[in-house]
Amino acid sequence: MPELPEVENVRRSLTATVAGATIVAVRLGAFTGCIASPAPDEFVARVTGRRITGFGRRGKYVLIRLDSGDTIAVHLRMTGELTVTSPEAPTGKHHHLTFVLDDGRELRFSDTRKFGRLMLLTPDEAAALDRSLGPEPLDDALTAERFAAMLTTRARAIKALLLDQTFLAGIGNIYADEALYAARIHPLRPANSLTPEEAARLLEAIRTTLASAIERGGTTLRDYRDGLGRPGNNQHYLHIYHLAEGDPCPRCGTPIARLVVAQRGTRFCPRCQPRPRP
DNA sequence: ACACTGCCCTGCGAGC
DNA sequence: TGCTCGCAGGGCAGTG
Repeated sequence: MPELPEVENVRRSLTATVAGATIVAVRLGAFTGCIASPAPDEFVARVTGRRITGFGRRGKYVLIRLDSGDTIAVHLRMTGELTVTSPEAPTGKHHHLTFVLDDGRELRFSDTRKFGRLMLLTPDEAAALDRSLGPEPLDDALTAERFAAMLTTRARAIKALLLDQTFLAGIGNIYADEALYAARIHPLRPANSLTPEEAARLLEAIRTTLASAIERGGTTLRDYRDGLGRPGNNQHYLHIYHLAEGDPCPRCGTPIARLVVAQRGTRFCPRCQPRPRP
């Protein structure tokens, strides 16, 4: 499931190989619903002939910048893939959209579960998307003091808050569990119950977890591939997300527990991450 | 502000 | 071997 580190690797791999290319044609598959907005014919018309000036990322969105000033925002959700290929590369049955590039290569969007979406945004719309998301966890502007202050007004379970993209952008289920485990904080702790020290520890854990996952190419549990079709390596370095209920905690050997927080399966160590005080 | 449900969708593994 | 069934999950709309 592409979260911030995976999307960042897609961005980097495409920047290195596709930036500067011109989209000479757009081909749609049967599932045109992958284009969230505008209507598919307008999407095609406004994208065709445009040069890709670069690739950005905001939270879990890949941002394809066009020389028209428009931005294609791509959300991969669970199984979406954005990969550059030769035109001869076989087309899978879950392949929904192709940007044909001026050098003959193709930038393809595929998505097994059809949850992923593309949006073509004007500069104003792109700014609105940016404002709708919380801060970037790796941005230096997000200091420990500011993060702690953000928590003090929130009574929700800390894990639910970490998954809320309007609070903090880019964290999904994998890295929420990993960061809380690293920071030794129980996922159900009310956010405003964290001490400033715990908040600082959590932010540091989030950053370390995300940064190392980026350096390892992201986490490939099943589907994730970068812009060149390469899987990541971080799945070999997970501490808790991949464990089953009852498996020993890698730190203390206590059986790992499981619960559901914000509709998401959640693993934690009952000893390392003690329950919230009543 | 927050919790909860249901929806979108497919592949996979468990159980029979 | 082949079937059914439940689960997985990000975001969003709708309800309370």
